[in-house]
This record gives sequence, C-alpha cells and structure tokens, in this order.
Amino acid sequence: MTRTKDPRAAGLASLAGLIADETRAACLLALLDGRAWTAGELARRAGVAASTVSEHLGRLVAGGLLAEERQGRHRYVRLADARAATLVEDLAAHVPPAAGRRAVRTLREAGVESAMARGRTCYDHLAGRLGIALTDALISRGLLRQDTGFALTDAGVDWFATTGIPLASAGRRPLARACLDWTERRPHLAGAAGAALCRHALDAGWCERIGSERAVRVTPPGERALSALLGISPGALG
Amino acid sequence: MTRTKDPRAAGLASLAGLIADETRAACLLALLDGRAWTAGELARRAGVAASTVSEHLGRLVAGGLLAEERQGRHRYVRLADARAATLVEDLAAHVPPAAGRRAVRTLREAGVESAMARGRTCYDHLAGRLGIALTDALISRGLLRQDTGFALTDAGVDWFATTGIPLASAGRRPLARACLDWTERRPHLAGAAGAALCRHALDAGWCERIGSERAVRVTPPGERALSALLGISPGALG
DNA sequence: CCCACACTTCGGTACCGGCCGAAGCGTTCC
DNA sequence: GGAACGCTTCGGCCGGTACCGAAGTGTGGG
Repeated sequence: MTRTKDPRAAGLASLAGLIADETRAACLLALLDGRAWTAGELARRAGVAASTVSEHLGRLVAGGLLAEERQGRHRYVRLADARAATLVEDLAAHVPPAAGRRAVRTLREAGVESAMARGRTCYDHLAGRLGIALTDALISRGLLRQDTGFALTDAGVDWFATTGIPLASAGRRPLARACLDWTERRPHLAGAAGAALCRHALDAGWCERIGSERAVRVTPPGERALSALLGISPGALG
Repeated sequence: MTRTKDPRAAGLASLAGLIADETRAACLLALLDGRAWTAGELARRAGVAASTVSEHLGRLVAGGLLAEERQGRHRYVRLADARAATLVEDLAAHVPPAAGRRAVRTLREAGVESAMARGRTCYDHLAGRLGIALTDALISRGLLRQDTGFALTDAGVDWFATTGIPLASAGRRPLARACLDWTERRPHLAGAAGAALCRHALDAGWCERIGSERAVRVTPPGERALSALLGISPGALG
C-alpha cells in the first residue's frame, strides 16, 4: 500500500524519469533532429546493446514521447510531436553549459562539429549560426520582436505571405517561440513559423542536408535568396 | 571505466533525475509558490520522514534547483531563481492532465481547491482564473499579443509605465513569457512583466494572500482597480 | 542549566532499474 | 530453402537509491 500521495507529483516524477537515464537522454537528443531513427542506429549511437535500447524505446513510446513505425524488420522511431520536442529542448537548455564540453579527438569529428555549429536542424526548425542569423535578420528588419517577449510583428506575418512561405495556423501550436541554441547560447526562431521557414528553405533549395547528419549547408542560390530577402551577408554564416 | 558517452546526455539525465522522484517532485511543486519553506513543512507535505526530506533537499540544492538559507534551527529552502521555476513549470505543463485528477475528500479540501482555482501565485506571477482574466484583458485591449507568439505590444509597455508598475529590464529575463496554467489549461502572463504585475497587485492591496497557502483573493479596492484599468468585471473572477 | 525542537548523519534494508548475452521471432537477401 | 540481419524477450547480475529509525548536533525557550 502506497501512502496517499499527490498524483501531480507522481506524474511529474514519472515524466522526468523517462528522461532521467543517460541512454534514453542520448536517444532523445539524437532524435531532436526531427527525423526517424532505427533502434539499431540509436543503440550504436548510445553505445549499448540492441536489447537494452529496445527496452528503452518501449518505455519512451509508452510514455508518449516517441512515436514508432514498423517497416519490415526495422523499427523506426521519432519524437511524437512538437510538444515532445519542446520538452526535450527546454530541459536541455537548462543543462549547465560546462556539462556540454567534450573533447574532440579526430579531424573528422572536428569537421562534423564545425558543420553542426554552422547550421543544423533542431527538430523542425533551423539552428546553429544559420538559425541565429535568420533570427537576427528578422528582428533587425522589424519582422520579429524579442524585446518584449517573442512574437512575429504584423510586418513579419506579411513578409511570410509575400515571400510565399505558408504559415499554417496549425492547431494550438504557437506561431513563434524561442528555442535556446546550445552552441550559440542564444534564442532563435522556433514554433510554426520556424518550421515553415525551415521547410521552405529545404524545399526551395536554399539549404541542403549534409550526409546523413542533422547538419545543413547553405547553397549558392540560398545565399543569394537570403541576401536579397533578409540582407544576410554570406559572411555571417562563416 | 565508463564507456565514452555524450556529456550532454549525462547532464540532461542528471538534471531530469533531480526531478524524477516523487518526493522531490512534490517538494518542487510546493515550492512553486515562490516562497521559502522549512524542511519540516516539506516533509509533512510529502508524507515522509524528516531525515528523508533532508537528503532530498541536499541533492536539490547541490543541483542548483534550490537555494537555502539557514536561520537558527530552521533550514529555509526556495527555488533558486526564475530559471529553476520555469523549468519545473514547463515540465509540469507536459504532465498529461489525467494524472492531475485527485479525489477531494473533505469540505475543507474543496474550499482550498476552489480558492486555488480562483487565484494563486505561480512562482512570482498570478495564475488561476485571476491570471487568465488579467491575460485576456491585456490581450483584448491590445496590450499583449498571443496570436503570433507571446509579447507585450508598445501600447502594453506604455500601459505599465502609465499605471505606475515599473518594468525592471532585469538582466536576460524575458519581459513576457507564457506559462501554462494547470487548472485552466491555458497560457497566462509570466516573465518579468508578470512578476511586476503580481508584486504591484500585492503591494497596492489589489490582492491578498489567503492564510499561509499560495491562494490569493481579490480585495474590493482591487476589484475597482481592475475594472477601471482593464475592464475586468468582478464576475469574471467568480 | 536543561529540555524541547529542527534538522542531519548513519547504518541497514528493500527495491527498482539498467545492463548484458542467449535464445526466439520475423524479414530480407542470396 | 537457407543464411544473414534487425529486433524483442527472458533470466540473471549488479549498482544505485529511497526509505526509516536511532543517535548526534546545534539552537532556542523556560
């Protein structure tokens, strides 16, 4: 018999418990790129046996943080929705930066790391120096304001419309939301507008993914478009 | 020798681990009222021995979530800062609502519960129906916008100034932030502006705390002020 | 000066949960 | 059809930790 306890506290504790394991945390961080991973990929990434990660994924799915999709002998898994991604992002943003340091060993690792710092996806929006540059440009042009909160201005809504980026007013998801970048330690545009911008950038060929990682690179046409539409100089993305 | 792991994942897991215990979660939720509690009060609240809660508080302080202050034979403990409060709020907002249900047994409990639903503090800002009414009033008067994010408008900044509520541009804390209310399941005003509004409401006698709980009540002068300044009818707070 | 009180430290217990390897199951490829 | 592959289930091991009561420490009151 368990003593009469607060169910709110129990819910909070069990939710936090889902993330409170290093292996599960590593899976969630990997999945923050917004794409679907197989169980085996996550096991290799986390450095544990396949059987171990299988049990972890079962718990994360049961807890509603992940959605799964079976295809043949593969089990694809991804973050359940934008809410789950926000949860992980928010929590990760509270991790003291000192804990994020990591010794870079090989040249290849250094290359991947600098590409990630330059530009990457963060669930469904753009992050890294690219994300910061976009956010700064939107702010300096009066399309987004960050001084009194975090919201698009009317001019900002117009800009999306005239630029041809559809802003789906999807359900209850906020249009603009701040997401704290962990390499830059500064907020950048997330939410429905951030997702729309990212999708358009990939669709229109402004950016392309590098290899199978979550890093993205700005293409030459993308440089021209960003310069023309937002006055972003290519040097700002170096 | 521990295998080469991601220090980011380790940091995330250990942070979540601080919250991933029902007793610690209960303490954090109790401390969400923004005031300082003694170790004994928290022990009684959580239904565990004093020695148990003592160890938990030690871990929470070491983890940076709580700040402590010793006074004589008492150990006062409170949330370390607005960041820590936001962390707990955010996480609690993701707890499925079904987990929040709780059987109300006594008449006294029902009274406390309805008073809390009417108005309460959430760390340093106002929540409950009172918080929602304030937020709605600010939005309908064009002082706050929620449709494209969450930010004060220029008119909103002016309103605070002319009403005599100082908006300290304190450090990096955002002026306006959305906090999801767990009784109303709707966002209300938090951040520096929410804190300033709450402090002013208590200082000016618009509201007063009920007993030693976190519930607050609107006073008659407060009703007049809220009606005159924001057009909030007393009925909206019923 | 002594007792009551709030809290902490310590020893001990019980339990939960992460991990692995082996075996089992279904899919895909040759 | 058989072999390789990806994943899951199971049993067992191990470490970490939540919990308590009892004893210890320091403060405040009578």
